[in-house]
Formats: sequence, C-alpha cells, structure tokens
Amino acid sequence: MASHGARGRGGGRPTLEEVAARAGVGRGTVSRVINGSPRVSDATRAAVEAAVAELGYVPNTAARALAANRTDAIALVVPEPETRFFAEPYFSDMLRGVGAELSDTEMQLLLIFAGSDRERRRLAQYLAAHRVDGVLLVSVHADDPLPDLLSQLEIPAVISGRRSADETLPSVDSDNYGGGRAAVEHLMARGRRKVVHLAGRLDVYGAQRRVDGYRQALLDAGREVDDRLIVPGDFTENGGRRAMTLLLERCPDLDAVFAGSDVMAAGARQVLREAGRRIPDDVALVGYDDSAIARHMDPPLTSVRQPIEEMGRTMIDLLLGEIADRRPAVSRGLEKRQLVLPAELVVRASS
Amino acid sequence: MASHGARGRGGGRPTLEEVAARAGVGRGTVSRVINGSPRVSDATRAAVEAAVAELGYVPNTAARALAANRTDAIALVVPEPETRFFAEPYFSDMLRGVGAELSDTEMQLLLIFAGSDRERRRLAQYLAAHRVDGVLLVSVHADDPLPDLLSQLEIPAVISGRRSADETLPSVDSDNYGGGRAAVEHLMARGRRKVVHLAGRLDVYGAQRRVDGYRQALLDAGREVDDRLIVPGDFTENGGRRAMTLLLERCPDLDAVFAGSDVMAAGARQVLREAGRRIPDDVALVGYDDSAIARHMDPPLTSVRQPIEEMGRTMIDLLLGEIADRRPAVSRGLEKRQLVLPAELVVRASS
DNA sequence: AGGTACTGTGGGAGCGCTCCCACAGGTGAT
DNA sequence: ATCACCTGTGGGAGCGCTCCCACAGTACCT
Repeated sequence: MASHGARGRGGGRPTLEEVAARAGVGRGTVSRVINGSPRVSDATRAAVEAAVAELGYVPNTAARALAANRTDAIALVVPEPETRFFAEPYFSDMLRGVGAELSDTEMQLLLIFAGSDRERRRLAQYLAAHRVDGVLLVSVHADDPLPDLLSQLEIPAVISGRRSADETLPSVDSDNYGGGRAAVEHLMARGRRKVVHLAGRLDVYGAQRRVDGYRQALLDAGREVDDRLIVPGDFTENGGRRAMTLLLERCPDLDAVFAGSDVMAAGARQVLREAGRRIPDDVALVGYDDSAIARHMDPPLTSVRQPIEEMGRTMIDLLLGEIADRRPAVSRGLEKRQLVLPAELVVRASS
Repeated sequence: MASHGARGRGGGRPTLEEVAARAGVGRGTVSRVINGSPRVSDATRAAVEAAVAELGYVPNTAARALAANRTDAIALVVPEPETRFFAEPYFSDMLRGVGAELSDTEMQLLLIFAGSDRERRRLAQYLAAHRVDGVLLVSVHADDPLPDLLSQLEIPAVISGRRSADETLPSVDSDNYGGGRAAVEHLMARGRRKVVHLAGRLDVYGAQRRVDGYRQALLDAGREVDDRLIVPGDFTENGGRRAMTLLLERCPDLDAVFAGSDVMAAGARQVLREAGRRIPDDVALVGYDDSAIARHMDPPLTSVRQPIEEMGRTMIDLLLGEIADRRPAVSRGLEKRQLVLPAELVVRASS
C-alpha cells in the first residue's frame, strides 16, 4: 500500500536490480539485454524489455562508466577563440557533419574551446581525467602541443588536415593538391595564358600542397613554372592585397589568379579593380574554400570546395574505429588511418 | 624493482587508495583534501598534496559521479537548429558569458541542439539519464514542452527571457519594458511628435513588454496612445516592410518609428526610403537588439542593447545556486529567482 | 577527577553497473 | 551410455569514489 506503479519509492530512479526482479531474471541477463548481446533467448528478452518499459528504466551512465571504463562521449576540440569559431563557416559545417554521423550512436559530443592558455590548461586537466573516449581536433597548427599530449595520454584522436606529409595521428584531409590542380587546369582550359598563384602561409601543409598542385598543372600543360609568380599571403584580406600588388608588378600581363583562399581573393579583387583590370574579362580569379564570401562577391567567385561536412563524418568514423580497436588488447595494425577526400571546383562568374 | 616513480604499474591511473598509501594516511583523508574540506590539519594536507603531485593523481569522474550522485556538468540547450545558432550573435554572446562564468568552476559545459524532433527525443533520453546537474535553456518559445519536462524530472534549470508574466522557472530576462520606454523617451526628447511602434510578435512576452514600455512613455509625456499606430511584425525583414507600409498609410505624418527588432527596422528603412522619407531628417528610426545589422546600417541604427553576455553569466549564477540548494534536503525558500537586467539605448545617426 | 565538546582521522558500506566464472540443461557425436 | 560442447542464465567481485560512523586525542569546563 506504499508506492504505486512505475518507479519505486523515494523518487529514485529504478536500477538494473529492480528491473531484474520485475522481469524475474538475474542482473546479468538484464545487462545483456540492455547492451544488445545476442546470447539471450527471445522470450527472456521480451520479458526484460517489458520490465524496462514499465519501470521507465534508464541506465546510470556513471555506474556504467565506472564499471566499463568508458564514457560514451567524445570531444570536438577547437584550438581557437570562440569568435573565430562563430565567424568561419568551416566550423559549423564540420559540426553538422559530426553531429549527423553521431546521431546514430549513443555517443555524446562535447564542444571544447581551447583558445586561451587558461582554457588549454583546463582542457589538459580534462583529458587527464579521461572524461572522453576520444578527441576530434580541428584546425591544428603545425607546432601545437595538443596532438602529442593526446598520444601521451593514449587517448584516441583524429585531426582534420595534417601537420606534415608524414602525419602520425589518424587524420582526414581534403585533396589540396588536386584542388590546386583543378583550379589551374580550369583557368588554362578557359584559355588563360599567364596564371599566377597567390599562395597561403607556406608553413601550413595544406597551403603547400595547393602550390604543388599549381606547379604540376602548369608542368603537365608543358608550361614553365616561374617561382616569382608564386607569392605567399597570410590568409588575410590584407595579405591578399599585398601579394596581389607584388604579382602585378612582377607580371603586368597576367590574365589569371589562383588564390589560396577566398578571403585573399577578396583582397586581390580590390587591387585588381584599382588597377583597372576587369574580372573576368581581363583577369580570371579563382579562390579556395567556397565560403560565403565567394558566393556574395561581385562577380561571384569561382572557388575550390572542400567537403567539410563529409570530412566531419569521416573523422567520426575513424575515431569510432580507433576507440573500438583499443577495447580488446589487440591492435589490428595500421590500416588506412590517413584519409584524403576529394576537393571540387565550383565555377562561377569570376573565371 | 618493478615500477618506477610516477604512476604505478600497468599504465593505469593512480587511485585515491594509492595516494593514501603514499601519503601514509587513510582514504577518507585524501578525499577530504581533494574536496577542500577544512577539517584536515595543515601537515596532513601538505603530505597528501605532495603525494597527489608525485603520482599525478586525477580523480576519476565516473566514480565520483556514482558515489556522490552528481555529474559536475551542465547543459546549454538550444531549442533551435544549428544554423540559427551560428547565424545569430545572440547565442555566441550568451555562450561567451556562460563560458566566462563557468571557467572559475569545475563544471563542464555541454552544448546541445534540440532543433529537430529527433534531437529532442535524444535530449529527453539524455535528461532522463540525469547526465547533467542542471540545464540552461535559451530562446524558449511559449509552448515549448521542455521546461515542463525539466521540472518533472526535477532537474535544476534556468531559462533566458520568460514565457509569461508569472514565470515559474528561474529566469533571467532583460528589461524589455524599460528598453521600450527608453527608446520612445529618446525619440520624444529629440523633438519627435508622432512616434509609432513597429512591434514584434505579440505572443512573445518580451515583445509585449516593449509595447507596454512604448505606451507608458507616451502616457507619461501626456500624449495619447493610438492602438492603430502599434502594428505587429513577425521579427522578419519582410514583416517589417509590411508593417511599415501599413503604418505609413495610417499615419502619413509620422516622424519617428520604434521597431521591435533591428531586422524589422531594416525592412522599415527600405519602405521609408521608397516613400521618399529621409532618415533621420524626416523620420527617426530606433531598433532593438543592437545587432551587427544596426552598426552596419546606413545610417547606423540607434538600438536598444540587451546585456546578453551578462545575462549568460547571471543565468549560471542562478543555476549553480539552484543546484547547491538541492543538495541538502532544505529548500531555502523562494528567493529572487526571476531576474531582470537593464537594457541600454545605444544612440547612433538614425535618430 | 570526571564530564562535555570539539578536531582530526581511519575505514566500512554502498553507489549501479560490467565482466566473467560457474553451472544447468540440451544436443549430437562416439 | 558417455563424453564433449554448445546456449542461456545467475550472481560474485570489483570499478574508485563519497558519506558517515566510530574513535583517539586534546582542550576546557565544572
């Protein structure tokens, strides 16, 4: 005459034990049903599921984490201040891909910013406490200590892009080389004779690869590569302006510019306008990233699109694999752990 | 002769027990030191802290959560699709305030989107599992079932804004009434004779309060309020255009418009331009939100600023209080649980 | 001297799971 | 019939903490 129906007395949540009692089975059996083990007869499974439904049972995550030594959570770590995170579509696209791929899973996603030193210290503490099963690291700089910290703590991790040609961590990159090639081949196919390259920061691996693509496209077409026509910007609008100015000086008869980012292309466009060059009539312009800037530029900018959302999805796949691999003490050896996804040229009016 | 120095054998992390052994004290004492209990002598505390440092001890969160029945995590729930989250400065400001206030704490912040039905079901499951100690609910609609779910699960929660005049949940709102008043008083002080109001959706409590402020400012100045000069838009640019058109019809000699949001003000501006009214010469215009739109409008828009970042900080304060209150079985009664922060008029060239 | 009341400390019990060993009962080979 | 070997099941042990009771030691009152 005390309690009544669903959940026992005291407002506490039902436990495995209570479900077991209700279903007339043992604790182990309920656990097996909850975790989808095949070693349960259909009749028993049905009985347990009924009891779960009646009691409104929800597993206690903390207890599970303690007993099984896993958290069912992964972190998306953004080593940038929040402002950049909100400003750049890169991150929201990535987040969408990650979220989509994760929604089929029981895994929980945590978003962690590590822009300031203080935040980084917190993060280190957090990782040391093993509060996540794995980490997704986006936008890593070549000298970032985070990747090393992660492997030292033996926490599964996947990075977007890569730090160098011989990246050791599992990674998902886009084909910067192919993207660069495609941009330049497109410009040549449009009949452009003098294609110059406004490069990104050359200490960023991806930017370097775009340069390689630029080079190879010219060579394959039997043209010469003039290193003086490859001028690095710093990924900013101002850098794009400076580099473009230099390029115009060095090569007044250029008729095509391949820029390593849309933002730099925007800077270049201003300089070209001021120099009286019409786009695309006098000079064709191609950017990189296919960001909002590209679509809203006047004229709309041809740009190389990276499949960021898909990269996010792929990173999750890789990471879940890494996590699964580490559960039994067998490492199934190194499979494909560095993936490269294709980039795609989006042609608009600027070329 | 087996292991060496920091952390024992087997790569496992050190436990409380090991720290206790190392420091030559009992388990309970170490726990007390870790949790900052004052009931420990200075000498003992120092010994324990040394052992902690030597072993690189980090508490196991899962064990703590299981034993103490808390998670040290709170969730920021955004009942919107991710796109809106990234598009509106409101959320990033809020997140900044929340993050700042939380960084002094051990609390972890989770960001959860609940835009789609699917995401909502996941969230419900998540909350039922009590995976967070508390919830911050931003941008709640009047008919949202989430607040009720939270109180049913007895999870501490704080909402931004409020659903009605008699909001039951702890909440942090900004002074929409005062903001509306300030806008209108400012327009009258500038010598405007005919101030009309382009209102927001009237089923949104905050929008309603802005109308109240508009009314009262006029009444206090001894003017009449004509309800036909209060036209609701729907917070969109188009809605602003439609409402403005109507207002011009009803009151051709208006010389000031108070709009319930910057976006609607932008729509109103277009209609005014097309009607040949100059801003601010013929018509003064004031918006609400002080968003990026306001700063970039031509002319820059006078607007009412809400202290969103501070609202975020305050929400955390309230929530942490709620959580703390629920730990001992004493409810210290209802204190100030519905806070209202002042709004501030930012004057620019449009008025 | 005995009482009362603190402070500081040790360690048992228990949080709700998972893991795994033990074992019953069935099945098919020898 | 005997053995080997499955499938399905129960339940003990233990994950690493917190909570709390017990108790030694000291201090200060009567």
